[in-house]
Parts: sequence; structure tokens; C-alpha cells
Amino acid sequence: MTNRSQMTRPATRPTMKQSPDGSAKRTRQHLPAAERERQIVEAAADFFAEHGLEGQTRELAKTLGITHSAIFRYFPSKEALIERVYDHVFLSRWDPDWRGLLSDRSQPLEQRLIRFYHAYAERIFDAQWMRIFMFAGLKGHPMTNRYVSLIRTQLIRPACGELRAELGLPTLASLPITAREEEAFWALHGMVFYLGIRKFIYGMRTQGDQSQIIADDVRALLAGAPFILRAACGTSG
Amino acid sequence: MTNRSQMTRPATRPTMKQSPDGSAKRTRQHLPAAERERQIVEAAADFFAEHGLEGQTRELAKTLGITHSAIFRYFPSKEALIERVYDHVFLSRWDPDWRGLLSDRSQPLEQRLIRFYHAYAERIFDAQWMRIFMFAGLKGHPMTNRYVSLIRTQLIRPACGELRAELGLPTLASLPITAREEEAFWALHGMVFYLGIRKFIYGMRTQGDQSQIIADDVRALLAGAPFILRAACGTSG
DNA sequence: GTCATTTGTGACCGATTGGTCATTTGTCGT
DNA sequence: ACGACAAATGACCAATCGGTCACAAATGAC
Repeated sequence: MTNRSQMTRPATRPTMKQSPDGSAKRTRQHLPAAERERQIVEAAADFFAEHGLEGQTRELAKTLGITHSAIFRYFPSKEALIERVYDHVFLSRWDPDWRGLLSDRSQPLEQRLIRFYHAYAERIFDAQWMRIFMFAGLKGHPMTNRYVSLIRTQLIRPACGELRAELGLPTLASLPITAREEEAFWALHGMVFYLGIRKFIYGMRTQGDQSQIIADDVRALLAGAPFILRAACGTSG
Repeated sequence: MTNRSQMTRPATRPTMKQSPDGSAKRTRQHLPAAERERQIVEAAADFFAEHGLEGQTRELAKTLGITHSAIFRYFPSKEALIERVYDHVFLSRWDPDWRGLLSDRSQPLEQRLIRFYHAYAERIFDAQWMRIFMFAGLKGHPMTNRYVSLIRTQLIRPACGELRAELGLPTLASLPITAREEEAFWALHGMVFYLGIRKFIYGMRTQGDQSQIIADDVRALLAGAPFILRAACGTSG
């Protein structure tokens, strides 16, 4: 479980008051609405990542030291809270600069892909992202489709174009992209993504240098891809 | 959603009786205990695969045309039913012959891996397997760990040994396996597995010839693996 | 300090949940 | 045809769920 929440959340532990009998007792704490809302979303992201989207609001509230009624002051329904969690976890974790990085022909494609997947893994390899994404996918949430489209238009297809250029093959504009060459880069994506699955869904402890592994993955694919692309472009299937 | 259940389940549609007023009315159906139990497990596999392990027993019962009380005649608790579903879905979907196939040096490793992953995909690429496995993983069920161990001992490590043999590198017995070379084959596994994720978790419609894709994946990895293995064996890291 | 504002509480609601059990009803041997 | 046994039902239970609301209690402006 990530500790990001505890690190970014300001230290607002409930004040303690001394009871007449001497026992410490936490008093009710009133936070500014905006701050409390932030806290709830962040805590909900951790909570739903761990317990699934069916986790109870009462238990979530307990991790915040409030009652579940308080949550409904900020969100009209649990579903609305979950949508906010989606936004919080997924929105703008995709760096628009990555699109430029992939097309930067001043460095070899191998280097670009290694740099990209290094940065990408850095962004999405945590329990919040990986697990909530899986929960959402299993639930059939449309967010999943939006994400897949993003990957295809911003990563897979550009990468196909770049590899064609590096191999001196026709451009995507002149020769339509084939399913087979798209699949080559989906394969690379799967290699990296599966690292995250093993770690955050299977709960395997990671072994080996992740940067090394990602670099190996990229090099392996680029070693085999020329054969695939030349065949795919030749037979167009 | 797979139709396997409907195909293997015998045609035992409830008998219809004519009511006095002329409307058709289904009568109560008494099945032999063993047969009903089989039906419940198979229906539960489909049901939980679609709705998740938190799906209600009442709804599951509805798909069988019985009441949820009947389920508890055969299973002491919902949890017990789920365990039975795990067994039904996962047990003996791993073909022990695969271990021999991987070590059959009468054919090149490329062919062996392609044949293996073709058969493997055939077995696990359905909604029951893929989705229930993900649900179980997210839940932290120990079955996941057992599965990963199986893959490692029966697939990853043997494959590493075979590739070393094909490249004329030291045997696993003489030079310990490294995390880096294991990761090479986890990468291949991830490529194939991610195909299933896209199809059954993301709900993407498949495009392209799956056999072709798997063959491309294997060839790509084997094209890049020699570099990885030689480096890993040389530096032992 | 005082008081209005607004944050948070706790009791409550109705629907849903897994699970139980006395009763009903199909099925099969005779 | 008929009884005995097993299979299935439906009413019921207690716990849990998301959500509401009247009220209590911090907080900040003055």
C-alpha cells in the first residue's frame, strides 16, 4: 500500500483534550470544507484500492477519524465519490510530453522507449493506480475504454510510425497500419504492465532492478520487431 | 461471456404444467443432488466471473431457476461455494504434459514455446478463468500465490534452462538462475497474458490472428533474449 | 467572550445481504 | 397407486449497506 497519502496530507491529527477522569479523549475536529474534501478523496483512493469499490463508507470514514455521515456532506452519493477518486487517481497521470518524447528522432527509438516506459512505470506503479484500474475494468467502467484509446493513439500507433521510420519502411500515411504491428507494441506494453500486475494484484515482492528489466523488455521487442513489421508491411496482414 | 456452461450442462429445463386458467406455469424441479450441485458450481463460475465474487446468491439462484435457499443445501456458506468455484475453474487447467513439451529438445525452443502458449491461451482465455483469477488476486486469495509458483517452477525456470542449453550457456545446476533471465520469460508471459486482460477485463474486441500474435511474441522475445542471458550469466546480476 | 456559521455526529430508515428452518412437493422404489 | 425420502420453497432473521436529518459542537469574526 502506498504511503503517498500520509506524506502529502498535512499533519492534522485530532487535538486531544484531558477528560475529568484523566483519560485522553479526542475532541471533534472541524476542518475547512476544501481541506476535508481533499482528505476524503485521498483516503478513499487508498481505501478503495485496498478493499475494492464495494468497501463500506463507514470503514472508510473510520480511517479518517470521522463518521460516514460526514462523507455525504461532501459527496451526494458513494458513486459520486468513486468518480472523484477515478479523476484523482487517473486524470493527468499521463504526461502530454511523452508524445513528444516518442517522436524525438534526435535519439534512437530504443532510448526513447526505455525513457518512456521508465517514466510511465514511475507514474502508474502504485496500489492506487493499478488496483483501482483493475477494479474499474472488471466493473466495466467506461474509463477503461478511454484509457485504452489514449494508449493506442498516444503510444502504440506513434511507436509503430517511429519504428517504420527507423526501419525505412513506408509511413503510416502511405501504408495503413496493420493489426499485427500494433500488436507488437501492445506486447511491449503488456510486458511492462504485467510487472505491475505481479506486484500489486498478485502481491509478489519485486526482485531485480526494474530499470534493467524494462530496458531488457524494450530491447527484446526491438530485436524481434523488424521481422514482424517487414512481414506485416509486406503481406499487409 | 463464455457459453461453455450452457453447452456442457444437460438440457434440464423445468417442466411446464398447464394451470387451470390456461397460463403456463413452471413446476418445481427435483434433480439428483450430484447433478444439481454440478449445475450450481458451473452457474456460479459464470455468475461470479461476470458480477464479481460479491454477487448475490439470490441472483445466482435466479439464473438456475431455483431459490437461494437451495444453494445452501449443497454448500454450507457462500465462501465454501466460491472455493468450489476456484477448484472448478483453476484445478487441472494446467496440463502436466506441458512440462514435457517445454523440455522436448527434438524441436527448437521457438516451436515449443509457440506450441505451449497456443495451448495455454486456449485453456485460460475465457471469462471464467481470466476474470475470476483477477477477482481472486485483488482479494488476496492464496490461490494466486499457488498459481504464480506453478508458473515459475513449471514454465519460467524450465524455459530459462532450455534457452541456456540452446545458447550453449552453463546449466542452471552449474550457474544459479538470475532474476534478470527469469524476468525475460515473465515478460513473454506478460505479453500473452495481457492479450487476455485486454479481451476479458478491458472488454476490447480482439483483432488480428491470435496464433500469429503469439508466434510473433515468442519470436520477438527469443530474438532479444540471447543478449539478456549472456549479459546476465556474465555479470550474474 | 459571544454568537453566527458551518462542520460533524448519532440515531434512524429502508433495502439488501448471507444464512436458517419448518413446510411443501417432486421423484422413485415397490 | 402409494408411501418414504430427498429436494426445493418461502417466510423469516440479524447484520450490514447507502443515505437522511435534527441536533451538537468547533471555529472565526467581532
